[in-house]
Amino acid sequence: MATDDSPKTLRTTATSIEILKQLEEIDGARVSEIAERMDKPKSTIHGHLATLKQKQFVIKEGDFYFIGPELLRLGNQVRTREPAFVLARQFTERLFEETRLRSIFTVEMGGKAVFLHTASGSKMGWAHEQLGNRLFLHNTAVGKAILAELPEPRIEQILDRWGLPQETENTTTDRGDLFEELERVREQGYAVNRAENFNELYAIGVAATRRSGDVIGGFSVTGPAHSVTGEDRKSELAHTVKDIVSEFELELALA
Amino acid sequence: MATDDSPKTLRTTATSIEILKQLEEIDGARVSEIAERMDKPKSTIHGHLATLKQKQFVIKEGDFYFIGPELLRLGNQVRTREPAFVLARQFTERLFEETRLRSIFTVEMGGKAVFLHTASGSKMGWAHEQLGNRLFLHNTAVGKAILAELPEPRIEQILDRWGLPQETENTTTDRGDLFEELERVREQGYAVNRAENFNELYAIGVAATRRSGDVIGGFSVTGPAHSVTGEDRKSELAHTVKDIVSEFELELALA
DNA sequence: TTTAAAGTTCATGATGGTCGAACGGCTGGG
DNA sequence: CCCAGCCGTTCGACCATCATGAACTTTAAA
Repeated sequence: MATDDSPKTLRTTATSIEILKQLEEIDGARVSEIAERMDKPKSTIHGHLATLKQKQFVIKEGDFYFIGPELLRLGNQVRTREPAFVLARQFTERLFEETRLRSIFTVEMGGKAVFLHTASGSKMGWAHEQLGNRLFLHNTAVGKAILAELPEPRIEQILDRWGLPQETENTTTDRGDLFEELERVREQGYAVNRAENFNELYAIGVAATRRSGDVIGGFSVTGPAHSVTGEDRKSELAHTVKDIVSEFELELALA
Repeated sequence: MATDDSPKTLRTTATSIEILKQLEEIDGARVSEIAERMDKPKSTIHGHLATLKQKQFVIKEGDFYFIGPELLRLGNQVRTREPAFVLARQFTERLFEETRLRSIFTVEMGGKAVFLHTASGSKMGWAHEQLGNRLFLHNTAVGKAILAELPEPRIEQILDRWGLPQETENTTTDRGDLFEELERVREQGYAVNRAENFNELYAIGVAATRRSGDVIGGFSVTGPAHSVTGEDRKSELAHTVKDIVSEFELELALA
């Protein structure tokens, strides 16, 4: 496990956050509902909600509380912090236009791959834009693409922190194997996820870097086995993704 | 000002939130930087940051703290809470494709118009996706479109809460005038913003409702005067927006 | 009208957040 | 190479303030 059990943490803030998590799960909750779930008196919850409401972290409709717009605004700052992230959005969409596969743009934060942009067709289904979601780097396409561009000590540091958890039977769990694969990624310029974190799901990912060589993030396309595998199809897709990334890097350099 | 000095609010949570706000402003801050800005001891700030970090509300890179992915994830829940909101995204994009004008989808929350989706061209400039931002209802196109669909007591309630602040010389500040305009909006099926909240910025907005008549939110297109005004142009745009909304409502009803 | 259930307020007591000081690590300059 | 300052972090004590349950108000239902 990797739960950083840090020593001195503020209980009050922690409960406020826990309440927000509850609000996320059961959508639109009442005071007593949360109180029961968290096994705390109504008055306590009420106090927290009053504070969160004042800051617009939650809003109240009748007797129901919902996650509020200020939280959306603040969270979204993650996606707009860097101009490169903003620019990445349209490239994510172009990537989808060209491949018709679920396309995402992720960045590395705290050793994980964080979704910043997604693009997928009308057929929602599993498209549920999971912005802010975090996946491992060692068993995803973008993840490996990003890792491959990082300096080795940094890679070690990340692997130390998160390990190489096995999520499917295809997951690489050996460091040596992973480093070999990263080498291959560097050579061919793209990484592949062969159902290593979800069964049936294959993906191709490419990292985007600045002129300086720093990694910005990575683009990837994901789909069921049949839509991504096969040597021809694979190299065709890899080409498409690499092209998008090149154009992205270029436009960024020119800006 | 609108600083609600509410009665019993939790100081600790409030400080944590204030820290997040600081992190939003100055991007990537150090402990002492925030401490100084907030005029509090370093140790206090450190405690808060430690807590926020544990919950991934912030992440730490070196000695710098940034807003973290969990905040993005939680905030984004606002946009995915209702399937209708998720569906709205692609219609926002279609609206942009058809009009080449900055298109947004907003919903009413707490008496304000909250941005949930935006679509605009590559030319960034002012495109800075301001998800979660909140505008008034009385002086925006979507705002008025939404208001027009609400029951009267609700409208009064909202106007009581926020008033009709004058933001440009075109802002409607009289309730009677506003109600007259809302009547007109109902007749023609769309609302217009004639530089009422920002100088030079015109917009056309249409509300989307459920079969039941409940308002879901509203779509709008915004642009400088010349791109939106003129009777022909205006009614053409109004038509486009109304069509998008119709299709949106239809697809939603079929789902 | 009565009853119940939920939201809100309040006073109290104990928890735990705040604070200043001290420690230790890092950086840059002499 | 060492020293000096700066900054992040840890620690212990004080006392503000948060958690709590009970009382009160409001709303909904019967």
